[in-house]
Amino acid sequence: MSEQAMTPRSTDFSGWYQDVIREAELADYGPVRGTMVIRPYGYAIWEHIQRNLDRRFKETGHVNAYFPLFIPYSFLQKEKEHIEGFSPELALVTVGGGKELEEPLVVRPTSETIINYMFARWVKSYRDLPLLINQWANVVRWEMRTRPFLRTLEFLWQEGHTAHATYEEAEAEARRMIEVYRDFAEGDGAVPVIVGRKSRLETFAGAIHTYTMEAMMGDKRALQAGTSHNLGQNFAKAFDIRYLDEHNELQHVWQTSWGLSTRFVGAIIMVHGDDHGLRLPPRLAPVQVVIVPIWRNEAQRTAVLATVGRVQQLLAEAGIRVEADVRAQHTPGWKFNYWELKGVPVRVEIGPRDVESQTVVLARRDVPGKAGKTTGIPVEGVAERVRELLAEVQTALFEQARAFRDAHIHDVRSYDELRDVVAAGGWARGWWAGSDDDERRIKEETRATIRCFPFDQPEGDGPCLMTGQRAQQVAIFAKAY
RNA sequence: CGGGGCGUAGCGCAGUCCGGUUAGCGCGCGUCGUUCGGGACGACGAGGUCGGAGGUUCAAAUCCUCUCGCCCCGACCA
Repeated sequence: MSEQAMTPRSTDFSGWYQDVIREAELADYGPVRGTMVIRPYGYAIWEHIQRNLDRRFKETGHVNAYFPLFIPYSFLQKEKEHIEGFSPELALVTVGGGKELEEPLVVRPTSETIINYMFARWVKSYRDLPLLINQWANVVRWEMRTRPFLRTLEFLWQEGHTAHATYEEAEAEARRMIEVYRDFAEGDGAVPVIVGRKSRLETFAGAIHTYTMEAMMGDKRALQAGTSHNLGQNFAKAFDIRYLDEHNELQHVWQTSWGLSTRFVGAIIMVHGDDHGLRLPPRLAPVQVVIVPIWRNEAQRTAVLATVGRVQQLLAEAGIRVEADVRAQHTPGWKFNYWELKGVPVRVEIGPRDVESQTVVLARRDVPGKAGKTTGIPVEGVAERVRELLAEVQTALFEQARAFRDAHIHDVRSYDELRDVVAAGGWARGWWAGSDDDERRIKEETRATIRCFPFDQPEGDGPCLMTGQRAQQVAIFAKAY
């Protein structure tokens, strides 16, 4: 690790982002352009994301399965919009075992086609529905411009795929899952999100509705942090997924798909990080508490390490993820900086003075310097106090991010106002009844897109900021990753 | 794919314009000693086909040609 080598967040956000990833050892570049190695510390964050999402999926009745990486090319061609949306970024396998393949295989960019091919074999009766399946997998999309965690040629995600008897059930499922994502993002990630529906232009290739949660990064750009699609009967018709209803009539199923990826790690970095590095929400932090011992001589070292061991035991028994940094080759000050860079939410300092009084010093990562320190916490009460502090940090990170976001969302009544807000980096919210072409024009001229029509809408209606016509809903415009 | 930048030790870089002993510096790494309440210090040490291939030259990290790759900014996208 280089010394104070991190680019300040305010001067160069993109440079800072890459520095955090490197210095906190979250990821490294792979040998192939656009690929990324997720290092153990970064992967541990992903594992906590997985654990928390998976629990929610199971609680809502879903089960996990696994489908093949290779998909016959013809499968993708079955749904017209789907292939149009994905063909520019497909990776194809044309040779296998030294022989030219009769039909190229697609390395899955998403699994609707292969999963629905299987669904068609599995679904026969209304009694087989709903079918609620999730898979944890890697997918490949040959993107032009890549960025660690946010956009790489290969990424990890989960993709839920469901089949239902009615439109209403599918719609309810799509909405339920975007709310599951919201609950996870805000509750565990401390990432405040705006949930809503995508415009027609931004709707997933092959879906009839796409729901999204949009988060504001530290540079005020938007990040689509998770999506849920109502696929209607598009794939059901393309793959002939039909069931016999209770009146003995054949019906096509109604479907959803929904996904959240390792991109969310990028969101955590960009929402919470500061000039000292990463700041992890306690509920997703691989290490929630680090203990840093302080000593001057051998006698002190022995005494301090005994107390360190005791505190570590108390915290571990309380179910807190704790690590003691007992390395002799680094000074306490070095360790403070190291673990701050890694984003560990709470630090316990234990030195000779603490041993004598049988207390410890607590420092919270979200409040820098001395202001974040509390001294004189009794050893025997440390677990309870740390648990409270972790909860406080979790809340504080969320509130901070929400205040930042809300301060940068502005209501606009005209295109000029929208332009000003977007140029200043903020999000613009305004009544919208424009056409696809109006939306494209805004994108070309301002580089901002409609992030969503939020579920949370104001009362009544208003004049469209672009056309002046009566608009039924407000849209949020922002530059996005 | 367009514009820009860069490939020299594990990492970050200097040296390249203007060719010249043995290719340097900082960090990191190893050993030993002193240190340790906000990124300690000393001594010694290990580590390089200068991205690759041709060419020019008495002599190439440096000049020429070709090539490969990466990063950043755009268009496209989770």
